[in-house]
Amino acid sequence: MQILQKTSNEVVEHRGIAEIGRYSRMADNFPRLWSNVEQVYQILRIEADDSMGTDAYRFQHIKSRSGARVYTGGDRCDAIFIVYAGFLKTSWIDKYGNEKILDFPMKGDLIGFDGIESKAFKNTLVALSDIELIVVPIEFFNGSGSKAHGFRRRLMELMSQALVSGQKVGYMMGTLPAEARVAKFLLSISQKFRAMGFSDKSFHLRMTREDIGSYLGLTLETVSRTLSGFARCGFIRVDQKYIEIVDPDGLKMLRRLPALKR
Amino acid sequence: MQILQKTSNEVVEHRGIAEIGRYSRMADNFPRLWSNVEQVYQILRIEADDSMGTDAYRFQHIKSRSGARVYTGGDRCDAIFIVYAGFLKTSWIDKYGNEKILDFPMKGDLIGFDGIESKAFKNTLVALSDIELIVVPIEFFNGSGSKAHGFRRRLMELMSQALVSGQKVGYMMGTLPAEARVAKFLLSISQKFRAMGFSDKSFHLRMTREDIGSYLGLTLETVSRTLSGFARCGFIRVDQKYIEIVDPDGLKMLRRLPALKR
DNA sequence: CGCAGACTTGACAACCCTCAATTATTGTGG
DNA sequence: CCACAATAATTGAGGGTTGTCAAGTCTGCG
Repeated sequence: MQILQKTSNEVVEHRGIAEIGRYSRMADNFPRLWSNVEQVYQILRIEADDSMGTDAYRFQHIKSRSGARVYTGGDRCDAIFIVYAGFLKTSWIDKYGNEKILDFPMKGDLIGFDGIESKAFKNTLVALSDIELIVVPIEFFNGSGSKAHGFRRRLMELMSQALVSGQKVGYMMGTLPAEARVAKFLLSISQKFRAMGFSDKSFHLRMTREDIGSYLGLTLETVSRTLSGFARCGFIRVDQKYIEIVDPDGLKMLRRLPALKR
Repeated sequence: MQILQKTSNEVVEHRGIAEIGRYSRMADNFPRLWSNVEQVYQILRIEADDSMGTDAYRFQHIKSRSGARVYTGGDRCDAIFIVYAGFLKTSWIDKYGNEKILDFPMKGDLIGFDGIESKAFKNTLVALSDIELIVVPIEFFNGSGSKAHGFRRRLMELMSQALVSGQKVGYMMGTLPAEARVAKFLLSISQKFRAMGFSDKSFHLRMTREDIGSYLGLTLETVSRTLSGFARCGFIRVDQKYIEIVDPDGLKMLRRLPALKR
């Protein structure tokens, strides 16, 4: 427990989440501001295992407002995070200050793989809405005495999944035309919303056109034009950040075949 | 030991490496066809730890000829591999048969992260030269009784590294023009050769122009044209697969700035 | 020697980026 | 509450980078 307290205090020092200190002190007055091992295992879909000895663990929740930076490239990594509620974006910022969006984490996603290697985060994590995260200190699973075997295994699975998923995005950017990329993006978002129990037919995008463009390797104008094009074809309805998917099959079909081999 | 033998026999059944059976039987007659824990830890730069109890482990080496497939998407994953010698490519093959190159593993690299999640490989691994791999059965690090704590930790670090590295390739494909991508590719290959103790100034590319193009999100013609262009500028010399880097600084400079923010 | 695969080079067109102007939305201060 | 500024989104025109198609050369191998 002491280790956890220490880690939590360090997290408080991060930029943009200064309000955590307040929540930390008032923890007992708020519901859901700590999770136990069982709850965390449930969110990550880990079957209960030998972690009984760690049942005393409590994982702190932190809250941030829309626009806040949870961590920035270079920050020390002594914990990773599980999205408990809200929407975020991860990005890599090059030395000229240009940011490339890497992912849009949502409820249930585990964040912070980029910090595990060097104990410092490589990327930047920004809240696209008010968010609530569960803090998982590195010590919980990385100490040689740690009994969180099921967690470690699941962590590796999730990293493997993230790697393959990133490779698919690379495939998209490398081979598919703009229309197919935007279509796949919409379908992927739709599926994520469905998995979270929300409507997969109509939803609000939390990110800007520029974010989407950066994620897909396109400019914001191309994204906007493509969305307008889809709307003209009757595949979707668009009103700023509001999206309604009218003909999902149309979107799936329109993926132009990537230059078949001769 | 019995577990290891079993795993080895399963690996033998993979396509393209039928000769393993032969090597397996003749193991004692060949040098270096088995590695122990200490040797594997040295290759992966893991400090010795509590794995004394696993010292009895022996990791089988397998050899394949250039062009052989070590595994194919869908194959069962009961082991991952360390490149002991040679050059390979990993690729993802879509349902139309088009392959997207994901990486070019070389000596010291750990391969097979894509199989950890679902116990089946998602990608395809092909030898670009005669190769020798060390087989690391999943059981070695994934069993709840496994003592390979140092290995597991290093594995997570390497996966984290692979994730970030893949994100950088994504950044390249999404934002940089063709010339910058090819330049970065050459410099990256050069650095890898240097790290392996080979010359970083002149080397043979083991992959085709098409492979490079697929990796960078370009066509083979664009790759060829860009290399010729570099040669005309005096940055490199090119003769088919043979590359000589004359002016590495020139290559580094020519990375066009990705549209600075206004 | 001949063939298949790999590489080079050219011409042309298409897709997407750049630049620019306008409209819509959000946030802020009087 | 409204006016104003700042951010976000839409749409158009034009040009550049790169893909497509095609022809020719080089290399390695049976």
